[in-house]
Amino acid sequence: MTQSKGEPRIPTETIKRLGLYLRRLRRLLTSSVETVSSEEITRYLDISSHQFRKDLSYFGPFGRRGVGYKTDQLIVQLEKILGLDSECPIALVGVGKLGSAFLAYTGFSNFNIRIVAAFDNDITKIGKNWEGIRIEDLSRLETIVPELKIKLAVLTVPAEYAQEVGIQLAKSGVKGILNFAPANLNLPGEVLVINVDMAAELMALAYLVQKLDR
Amino acid sequence: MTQSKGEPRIPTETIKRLGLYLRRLRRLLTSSVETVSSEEITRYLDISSHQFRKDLSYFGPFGRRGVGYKTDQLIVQLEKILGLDSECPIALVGVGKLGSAFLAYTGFSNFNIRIVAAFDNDITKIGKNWEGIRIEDLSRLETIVPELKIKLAVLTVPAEYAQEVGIQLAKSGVKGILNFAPANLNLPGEVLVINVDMAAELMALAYLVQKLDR
DNA sequence: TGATGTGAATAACTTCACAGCG
DNA sequence: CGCTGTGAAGTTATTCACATCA
Repeated sequence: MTQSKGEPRIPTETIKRLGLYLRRLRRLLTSSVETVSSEEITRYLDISSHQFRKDLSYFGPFGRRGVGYKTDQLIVQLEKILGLDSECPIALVGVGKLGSAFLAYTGFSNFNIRIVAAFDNDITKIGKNWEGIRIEDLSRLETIVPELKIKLAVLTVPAEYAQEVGIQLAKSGVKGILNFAPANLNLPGEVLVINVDMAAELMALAYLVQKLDR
Repeated sequence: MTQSKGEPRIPTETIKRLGLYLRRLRRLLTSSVETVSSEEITRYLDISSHQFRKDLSYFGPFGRRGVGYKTDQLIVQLEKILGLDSECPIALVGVGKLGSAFLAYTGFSNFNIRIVAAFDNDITKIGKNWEGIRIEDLSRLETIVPELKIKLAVLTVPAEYAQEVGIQLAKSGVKGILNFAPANLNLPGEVLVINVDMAAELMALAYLVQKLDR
């Protein structure tokens, strides 16, 4: 995929950091901090203030030189950039242990991200309410997802079902999938997949730690 | 931190990919594939064969030119590199929904990674068995972890406890932490932290998807 | 001949240094 | 004067091209 010359390419890592900034800013706002410097925002984030300012610079100038940033304004701007200024409905597929953890997770609600539909193929779960969400039959996915205009999904099914469900999601108009199954999705069209591979992360950690003490 | 001139620096991304290769190779071995090419290994992985060979090259030559790699041998080599040739005991702290999902996750067992201790501060959980692991009182962490010589931990506690528990883990000799709490850990000594931030991933996905359709 | 292994070229990302501006 | 914003420099990672060897 080529890039037209005028547009500045924005690192994916930058995008991920925007979320961290947003969370931090919310906390600062809760503490009634009305104006912040790049130093202050990044203080507990393991990110340099340089990096923060560089990240923002891809989207435009937001601060006042010599002063800093207005906390509430910057929050609004970041939300807009991330597309979280209006509520973002998401679907969850696979209500096993990990899926349940997701349903219960409160960390999204602050960010206009809400799970509005959950699916499973386990008859004993279908029709029940978990965390206020009714579990639907997987076979109804292709009806419900377009109806609710859902564009994002979290995939927490066993690896062997991941591809199949991925296809169903793609057919239903989903454009982005956060995939927790240790399986690679091969999907038609412009569907973006972010893989979170917990085993791979642990293995990497094992290596890095082992290397520390030579 | 400077690097002595002779050693080749190994990208962290390379390390994470080693785990993916290992999983794929196991699957191939299960399918009785005895010899594989770099093409075949990376086929469903969204990784180029170039990348695979480059990744391996940091650690030495493992294949036969014109032929490929012996599946079983390469598995052994990768395990050795990752430090997973002997069993790697890990501790889990925080047996909430996400922690429980981890305990139940079978994806590690193939990789010599095993959760051997779980901790929580919820009296109703302590002493009970979950997935064959006895839940211990958080206050016993600093006794049990050194006893079992545990070097890696998974942190699935609420954000407000993360720092505190991180300190306890560091004191107990843990050298690497896979942190799921949306909080930054500030730890003494040489403790490596890998953060998995599910909300940040979702936010990044929201951005990327929104950008697709201009 | 066929697939690996790797230096060199390219691309991507981060850090720096300082100009710009309130 | 202080902190932001950003081009440029530096670093890190990926892709390429081909020498290499069974």
